[in-house]
Amino acid sequence: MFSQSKTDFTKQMRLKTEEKKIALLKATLSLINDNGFHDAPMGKIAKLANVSPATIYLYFENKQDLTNQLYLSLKEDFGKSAFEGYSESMGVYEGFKLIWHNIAQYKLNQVAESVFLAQCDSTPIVTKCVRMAGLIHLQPLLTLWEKGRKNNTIKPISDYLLYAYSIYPLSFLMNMKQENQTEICNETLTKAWQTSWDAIKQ
Amino acid sequence: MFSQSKTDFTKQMRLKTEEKKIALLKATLSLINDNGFHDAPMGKIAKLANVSPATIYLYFENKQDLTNQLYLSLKEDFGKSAFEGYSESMGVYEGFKLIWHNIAQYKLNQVAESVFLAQCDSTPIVTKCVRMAGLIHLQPLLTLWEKGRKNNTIKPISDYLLYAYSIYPLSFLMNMKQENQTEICNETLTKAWQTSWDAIKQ
Amino acid sequence: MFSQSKTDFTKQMRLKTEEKKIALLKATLSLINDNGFHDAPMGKIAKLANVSPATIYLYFENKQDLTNQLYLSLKEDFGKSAFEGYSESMGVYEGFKLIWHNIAQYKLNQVAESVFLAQCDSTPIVTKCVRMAGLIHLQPLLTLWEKGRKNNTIKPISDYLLYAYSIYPLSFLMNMKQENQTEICNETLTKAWQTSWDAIKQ
Amino acid sequence: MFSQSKTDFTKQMRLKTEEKKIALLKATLSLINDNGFHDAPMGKIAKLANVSPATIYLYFENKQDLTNQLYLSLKEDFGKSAFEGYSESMGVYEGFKLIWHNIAQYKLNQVAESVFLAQCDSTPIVTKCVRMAGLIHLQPLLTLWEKGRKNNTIKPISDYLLYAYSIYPLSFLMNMKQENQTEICNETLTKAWQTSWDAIKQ
DNA sequence: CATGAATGAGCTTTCATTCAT
DNA sequence: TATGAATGAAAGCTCATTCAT
Repeated sequence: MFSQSKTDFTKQMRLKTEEKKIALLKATLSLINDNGFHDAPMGKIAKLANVSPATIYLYFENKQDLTNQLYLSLKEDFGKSAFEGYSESMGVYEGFKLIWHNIAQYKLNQVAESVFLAQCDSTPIVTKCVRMAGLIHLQPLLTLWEKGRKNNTIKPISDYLLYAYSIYPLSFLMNMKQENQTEICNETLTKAWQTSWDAIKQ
Repeated sequence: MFSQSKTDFTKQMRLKTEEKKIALLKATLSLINDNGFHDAPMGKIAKLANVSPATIYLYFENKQDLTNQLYLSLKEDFGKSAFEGYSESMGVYEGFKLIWHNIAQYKLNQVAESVFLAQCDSTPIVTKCVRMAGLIHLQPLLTLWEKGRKNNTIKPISDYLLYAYSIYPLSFLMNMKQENQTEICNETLTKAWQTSWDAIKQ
Repeated sequence: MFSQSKTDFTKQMRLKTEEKKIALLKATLSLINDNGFHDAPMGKIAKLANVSPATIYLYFENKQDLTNQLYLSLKEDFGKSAFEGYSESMGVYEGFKLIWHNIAQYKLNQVAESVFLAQCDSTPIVTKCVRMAGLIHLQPLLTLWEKGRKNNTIKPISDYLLYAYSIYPLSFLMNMKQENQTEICNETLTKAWQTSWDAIKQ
Repeated sequence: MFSQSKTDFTKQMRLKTEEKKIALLKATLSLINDNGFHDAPMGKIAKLANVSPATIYLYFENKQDLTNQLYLSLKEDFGKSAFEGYSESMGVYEGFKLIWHNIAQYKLNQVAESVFLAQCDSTPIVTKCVRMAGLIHLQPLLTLWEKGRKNNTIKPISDYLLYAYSIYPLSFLMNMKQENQTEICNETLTKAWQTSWDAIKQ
């Protein structure tokens, strides 16, 4: 999470300030997740990141900007994870199975990040246009689905429906895991995948 | 929404105060939906409900209590809608189809309420125990699923998974409707139902 | 200063709140005069007026509004003092002598108010349009000067010049009094009046 | 404005640093004039002067010192302009006419500087003792007036009164020029001079 | 039951100033 | 000499809640 670009390693200075920005993003994530946006004051965020409140404003314009940047950076991260190992040359079933499992891994392992993203997608704590901007990271999946519809491996229904029935349910599982403090066992995961595929396959 | 019990009609005074409480709940719903919990101050809620800020505290202990009560009253309402016309004597397919469509109608017609409930279920704005308490209104559905699993009409998977793949996707559709300001046409609804059933049927 | 309208005396409540507003204006005047606008924080103003900081915002929109209202109320007050006992039927010399002495009395007795007005007129601490609005209270003087120019008792020069040479010098005297903590004796006042008249008479 | 002493030309380095100090004074003047002292933060001043905030503290002790030095340097400048071409051997009328016109030129041409000085003289943004120190640059004028009082060309009134009625009115004209964005025409200037002299001549 | 006025605590943000380099 | 980064303290302002009526 919050990966630094390689060029930063050249200059020691740049590294330190980048680290500070990352610490701030992490602190924000943690506080908003635990207490909600309304109880994650800048002062607490600063303290958790071990900087002065004023320092936040060297890296972010204001609280909204901080939240937006956090959202976008997580979405990007999520996108990267989702398509790890994926290539457009894969078959529809094979490719989707890979992507689905990637996403499942992300949602079940990087719980904090996933919970935050879910929160953002159902509340007005990030600007609407920022939420829009976050969508581009899913493009390869939409392309794959189009292929699937064309070769009749996937139902001829809209992307929204496909997403709602094959990916979105994972968010519910993640919520349950979080809420009940239970683990999602391998069997459950297998059943979930089976159900996802049953739902959207032709 | 926010139905008053019939007994209230006996006393004129009680009616008026009940109306005030309802106005407050409605105002809260609207403000939290539009601005988020963090920008729905008691003052604005009071103004929107045409009462004084102090009056809120005659009906609710504090802001948390107000939010909790709103959540619970909506959950109850949602439960009632979900099982309208349903009887335990129905067959599994027939019964579930009825319940599913009831829920779909609720989510697509009472958007404000649904959006609020979704927001509550993915943020810490209602107390955890209150969220738990809201679950009881779904009991009949769980009973029906148990029957379905026993007579092999429904997959032998946990309630969580069944919910995640047959009901939860409706939330995604509702979000899309809300976000894109589009209507969900009948064809989409039919496809959604078909997909739900494909996902969980044995 | 800060006179309350008579109607307020009827309702005890209204009286108290009006008193609070006046206390705030007085506190603001005193702090800005002593420390300058930049060192007259809302917290200090509140404390001096014996109210909570939040209370200020019941009476004024923000700090700028507070300052503007103070300016306007003082300007109005100043105008009233300037024309006390004056009637349009008076001759030019007689009338102007009265007004001049009224203004002199105001500037030399109500020093705090005068100092504040002078400060406002030479800094951007009140909005430009508010400064404009404050001008109307001098209208009768301009009318009198017009009469004087017509009947050749006063030089045919612009209102600006007349003001600059007959009224504005009083501000300098007031500043000197303030700065040196000295009194302006009667003899000085007589000489000042004589000089004013010499400057503008035809 | 802000003239550098000739000795600085010997060392190239000294020149550059002197330039930086001047740039800072200019930036301060401009910001305080436009926004008022309360909205002229060190950060903005630094940016406008193209230096780092920290650099300011190499040249000035703190913000108060910066303001004070600006005031004094302008006062000195003003004094120099006022007595350009003047010699103690001149007659009272002739000498005063020269000085008056010098001052008028300064106030009407170097508006920014004059506005700043006026602002300082009616607010506590420069220390009181600094304001006192600024007075010495007017000494020759006071000597001239003393001569005038002795040979009966000028009224036997205090320096304060003489200043109030012959020099101070120019400040008002300058304010008007600034406020109304109008020019002061030659005719107005002639009339102003005539009025000044009428006011104080014996 | 209902309220407008009041508030202390706390919020986001800014600022004059310092420090490490 | 010069700086960009950093900050503690404080600014203006808001909010959930209470109180006198």
